[in-house]
Amino acid sequence: MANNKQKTDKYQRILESAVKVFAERGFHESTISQIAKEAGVADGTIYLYFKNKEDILVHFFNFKTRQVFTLFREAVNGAEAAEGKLRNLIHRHLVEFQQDRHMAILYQAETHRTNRLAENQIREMSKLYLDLVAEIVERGQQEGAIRRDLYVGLVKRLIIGAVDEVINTWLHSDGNYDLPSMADPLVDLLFRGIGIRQPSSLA
Amino acid sequence: MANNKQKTDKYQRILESAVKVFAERGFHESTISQIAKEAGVADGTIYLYFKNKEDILVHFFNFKTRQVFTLFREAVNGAEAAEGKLRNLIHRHLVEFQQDRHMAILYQAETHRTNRLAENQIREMSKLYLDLVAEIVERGQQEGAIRRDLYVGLVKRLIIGAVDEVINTWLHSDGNYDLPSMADPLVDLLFRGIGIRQPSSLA
Amino acid sequence: MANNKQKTDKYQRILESAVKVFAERGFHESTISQIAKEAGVADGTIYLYFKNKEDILVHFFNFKTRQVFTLFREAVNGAEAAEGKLRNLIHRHLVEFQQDRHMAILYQAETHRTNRLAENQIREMSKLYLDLVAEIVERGQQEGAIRRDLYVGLVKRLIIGAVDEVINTWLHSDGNYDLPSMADPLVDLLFRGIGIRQPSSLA
Amino acid sequence: MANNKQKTDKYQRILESAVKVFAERGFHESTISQIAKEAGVADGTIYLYFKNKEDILVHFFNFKTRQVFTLFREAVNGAEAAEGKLRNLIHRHLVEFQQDRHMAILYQAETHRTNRLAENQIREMSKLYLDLVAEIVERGQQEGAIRRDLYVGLVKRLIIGAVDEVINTWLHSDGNYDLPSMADPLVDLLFRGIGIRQPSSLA
DNA sequence: GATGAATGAGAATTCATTCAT
DNA sequence: AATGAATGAATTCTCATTCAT
Repeated sequence: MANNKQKTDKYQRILESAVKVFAERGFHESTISQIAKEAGVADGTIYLYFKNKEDILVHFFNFKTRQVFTLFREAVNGAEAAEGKLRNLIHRHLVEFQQDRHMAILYQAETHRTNRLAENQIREMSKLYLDLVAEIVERGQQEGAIRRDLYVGLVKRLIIGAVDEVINTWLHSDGNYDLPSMADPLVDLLFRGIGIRQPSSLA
Repeated sequence: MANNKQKTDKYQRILESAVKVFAERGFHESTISQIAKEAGVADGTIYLYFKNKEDILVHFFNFKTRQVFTLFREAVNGAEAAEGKLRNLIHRHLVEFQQDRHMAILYQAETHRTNRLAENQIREMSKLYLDLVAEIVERGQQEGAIRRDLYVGLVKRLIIGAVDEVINTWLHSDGNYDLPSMADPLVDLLFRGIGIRQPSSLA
Repeated sequence: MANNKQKTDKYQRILESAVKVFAERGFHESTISQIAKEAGVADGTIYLYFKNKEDILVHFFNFKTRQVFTLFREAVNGAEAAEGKLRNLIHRHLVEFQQDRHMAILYQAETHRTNRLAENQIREMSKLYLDLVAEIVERGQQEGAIRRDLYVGLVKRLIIGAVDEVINTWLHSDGNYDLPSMADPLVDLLFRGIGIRQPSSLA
Repeated sequence: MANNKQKTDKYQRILESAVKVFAERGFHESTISQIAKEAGVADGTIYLYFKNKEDILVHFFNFKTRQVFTLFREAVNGAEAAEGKLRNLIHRHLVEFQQDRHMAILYQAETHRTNRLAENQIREMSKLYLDLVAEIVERGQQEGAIRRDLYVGLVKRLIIGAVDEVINTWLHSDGNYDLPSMADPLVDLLFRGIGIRQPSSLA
């Protein structure tokens, strides 16, 4: 068991080191040696835990998918109404990505490539997120909080795009302001829009 | 003159071939030989027009920045009111990116990397876009079409993020549906939001 | 220990192969592949032991500087009087350079270039030699064997130049005559000069 | 004729530019483009006057051989006695090499390489010099100024080596002192040697 | 003669992956 | 399991030389 734990430890250490190195330099600019050094193991050891360099990325997205989406699911479940669910989801998203900058960087880079490296894992991850959003929208429509005349596919893109861009801007800014504090104004914008309501139309 | 034209031709040919190859395989997976072959020139010829591999990307962003943003500016100027301006901008954006898929792919990939290759060029390009959006928002606020209680920085991210994600989804979808047709519903979403207006608040 | 020895062996093997190839073809005409082939290793292996091609030359001069100058120092110490010291030094010099023709060729070539490759190492090596000669001259002047009306800097050049040229001529001659046998007549020439003593001046 | 002169002019310009560039950077580090730029002609033009890069060096040594050795011959003829002849030769040598630093650098570099580029030309040049020295020695022996118990081959090396080393030291020194002023003390050293004459032997 | 754009062979160097220890 | 030395394929970039204009 101690052995088993050690094994897992080394796997985790390599995985985290790789993510750190990938985030700092980019996947292709990173070398196995750098990862090995960061993890404090020999180059060859990495191949005992991962098939090859790309496999590390696959494992990373697999691992993070599970871990983060469990949290996202919890966040959505933590509120009854659609707006609360969306607020919780986005807030949790921003919290997690702020906490793990390396993950945020890798996620941004790989989800916006066309010939993705961990294509399957990313597709699955995206699907999970899209499903969460779809669920919220549907719920909101049932409870009368969200318009029924919406193309849901577009709503998803609006939400995901806005959140991604908030994170992207944060990653490229020097002053590290507090990311999760953007959740509330963002949800407000998503629900209310940027336009002024025209009372005349209600007359 | 024929000489001059040929020179320009070869520069253009290499640039376009490079963008094509970069878009198909990613920058680092692309080789100079592939680009040369695609352009129908010798490997060495590329170095007569570009300092090195990365320089091609820099030239590409420089060239496209000028070309595309002239069009974006025209689009914004093509309408009086803020909503029209935004609609025109987004529509033009989607039209241009649909027309040049290679550009769209490169743009998506490079604007979401942290250690960007053509950093300066991308920053400049982003700035131009952000300024256009800021201008629209300001105009909208003056004419009473856009809320005054907005954090403009966040509005920019909402808009840009949504447009980017619409493009990103299109790039990753197989069936190539018509991208510019997303402009209208997207602008509607941005202005009206996803939420239902609550008449009770007007009582 | 066997491991350690092998490591040293490979380093030595590459170094010696490189010197051989450099001597045969010149530094710039030599390729890493030729050196690797000569040493019986893969091209990449060379970079495990040397930073780059020039670094091999630096290591060579560093290594030889130490080894050869220890011998030169011993030779100088092996005689009491200045003439004996000089004879020993030159003899040892010729012996060593005859024994290691590759070294002799590299030394000749690099010490007479203006934009030297292993500049620092060569400067240091030259300094050591010049110091040895200066020491001999000073000693000779004290014991009354060497003229006091000499510009020592010039004496050094006379000696070093003569020795170098003797070696240079040997390197460019086909028939490999015995180099060290030139030591005695050379020292005689250096001490007595080529001119005939004029008794009239003693009258 | 004007045409002919122009041709010669361009030939000369390229030759001198090449020597300058070779001296500054070394033969292999110099490019045809650099030489062409320095000469103010197109790259291709060089191949109208020279077979290839190495051929420039061949022409240089051929040209300089003739030019310089005419001067050396004159210098030797300018004195009656051997010592005067040697003094004149060395003085002229130092004057010429000081005046044309580029030539001096190239000469030093190429005469001390084993796989020389302009081998034949250098051999011829060396032979001419050696013959001059041999002539002086022979003359000196006839007139009773130079010892008869000398191995003339070694005397040549002593003289040439000393002169070369004086030049070499000058080339590698920063402060550009006056080179020809070394001629007199050098000739004195060569004739009288560094040793003190022992009157006892005359008793 | 003169040009200089184009060529493509060739070289240095890197690095993912393997495998003997 | 762990190591890290060794490999060699692959890539970028340079530059002597050619040749159409």
